[in-house]
Amino acid sequence: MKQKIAELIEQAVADLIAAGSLPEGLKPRIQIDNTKDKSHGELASNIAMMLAKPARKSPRELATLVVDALPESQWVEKVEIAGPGFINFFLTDQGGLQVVHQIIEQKEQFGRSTVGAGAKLQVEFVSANPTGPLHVGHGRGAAYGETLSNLLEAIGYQVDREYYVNDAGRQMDILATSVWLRYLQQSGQEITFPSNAYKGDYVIEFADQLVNEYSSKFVHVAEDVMQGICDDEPAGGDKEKHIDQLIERAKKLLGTTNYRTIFDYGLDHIRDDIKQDLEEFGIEYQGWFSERAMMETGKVESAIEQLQERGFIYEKDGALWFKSTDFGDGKDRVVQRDNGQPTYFASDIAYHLNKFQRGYKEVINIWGADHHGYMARVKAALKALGEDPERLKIRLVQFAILYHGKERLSMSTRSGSFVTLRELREEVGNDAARFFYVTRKVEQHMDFDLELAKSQSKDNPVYYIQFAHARIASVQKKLKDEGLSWNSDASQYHLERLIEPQEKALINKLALYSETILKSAEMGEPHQLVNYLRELAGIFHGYYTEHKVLVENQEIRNARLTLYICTGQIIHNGLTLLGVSAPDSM
RNA sequence: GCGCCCGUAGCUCAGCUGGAUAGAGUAACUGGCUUCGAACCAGUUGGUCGCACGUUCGAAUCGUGCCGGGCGCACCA
Repeated sequence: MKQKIAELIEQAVADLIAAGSLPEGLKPRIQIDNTKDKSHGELASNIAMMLAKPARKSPRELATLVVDALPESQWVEKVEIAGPGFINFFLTDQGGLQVVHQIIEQKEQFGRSTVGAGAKLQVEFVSANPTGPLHVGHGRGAAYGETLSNLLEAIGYQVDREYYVNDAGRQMDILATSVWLRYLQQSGQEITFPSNAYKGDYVIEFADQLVNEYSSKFVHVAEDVMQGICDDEPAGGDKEKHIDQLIERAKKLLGTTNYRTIFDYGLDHIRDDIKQDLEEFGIEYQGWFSERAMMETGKVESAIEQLQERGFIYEKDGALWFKSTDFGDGKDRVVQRDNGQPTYFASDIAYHLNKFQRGYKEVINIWGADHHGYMARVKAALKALGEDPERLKIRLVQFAILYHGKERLSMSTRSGSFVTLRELREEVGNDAARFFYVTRKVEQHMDFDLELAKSQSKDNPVYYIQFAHARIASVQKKLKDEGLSWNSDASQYHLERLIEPQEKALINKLALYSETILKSAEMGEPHQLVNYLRELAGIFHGYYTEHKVLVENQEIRNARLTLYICTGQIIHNGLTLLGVSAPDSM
């Protein structure tokens, strides 16, 4: 509809120029806004104010000219000039009612579009290290990534969701060693658990299972394990050195095969647990990309070599450095340590190069806010490799700060004292959790009070929207119970009987659904859809209490039922994109 | 010190890429179920949009500088 109005204005301006009323060469950007206040009509344009200066006329005078030159249209009831020079458009009922027919015809498909033209996109999200279960901080990235993917699919893109599994590197070694040390403790060895190891209960569970499954196969006496290891931090030593030496000791005493067994035991269980957790949260990935597998095929070395061939690698202090400062990064970065090991950053370069080579139109990364320092260097590397860094879109998700009443909770995986995503889901339910996470825009820091989420779960806005859907379903059930039915013949809707202000408001809101989806998807802002649904539900609830649907008059009844069905359909469609259920009863 | 994000009602947050009188939820108060589900509705109270300049017809929105909060600035992942 905005498009149609814009065309009318364009035509009017062109005619005025041709008639000499306006100077040549004006190329206005025509802007049409939805009005906030219905006394201003449905749509408004600021064109007269925009052109006032170049045309050397007052805005109101100009507005009069434009309005007089507007072609007739079946969609426009009347046009008014208001305020400093706004042109307000009041639409005909016929224009607004179109949407009702479209919703009934298209059902679940309504609101979807093809602007993406089937282009392939990749969205990578969560990608938490498999060193422990997901906590509530990861939940935000999970809910956001999935919802964004849904929205992008809704506007016609083909989306691959991917999880990058950091299953190589020091953190994983620390995990494997943690499991082994717990295993030794369970086997009766006197060992002080390192301050820097993973202390979560799940590590002890793995140890128990290993004892059951492998008995004493991996046991070494405490003296052999601890001999010559430097002091841990509580004893006045260095905790990093302490754990590193223990890792080396584990590898040496266990040998490659046994070490790998323990390593994989932890990795596989945690990865499977994460996978299941996310599936229960309504998220299914198209790909789980293993860093270790990538390294084993030599892609990391190859990426470094490519940078080398292009002359962006130099050696200093025995390490290999990438000249990222040539591409706008703040300092050069090490890609290979002096001990010959590639850095995490090197893996990242190889991984992103690999993504780019898979033919995506755009690659979208959803990162925690703590990773923002990596944006510059990853883009620098892609540029150095001859790729267009603009194809990489990075969205930073701010942390959710957890409170238990007034008390602020820690979210460290290492300390083991975190609230898991699974616990949250069990406490507040998947629907409320999914909804709550995307209610605020991602750049916004979020306070998450668990106490509130639990005790006031009935006040959660998700129920407000779901309730509207349930009410609609309930009315339809009642209709059937009374032996009546909705006449689905379009010629019998009797939409002309919809004359109440709430009915007009509802139709108006329904007409905005499609553009809300488009905007939410393109801007990556699911919260816009959330706000829309809340407003829609609000208008509906007001309407519901004010006017009965199941009235005697058949025509009015059928008209209102039609509107109800449309509203229910839109709530269903919207909630589905958010990964939230639309129940018929609650 | 440098970089990114954020300061809007007592609290949690919107504000549709610069528009008309800055809005919801929550909390407080008032009223509404013999009527399709009261997890609801109607109303009242509540604001120096962090501060100061600037850009223009017009700024919560854009620019600069301060103030305050969060997060980064490794041969860690």
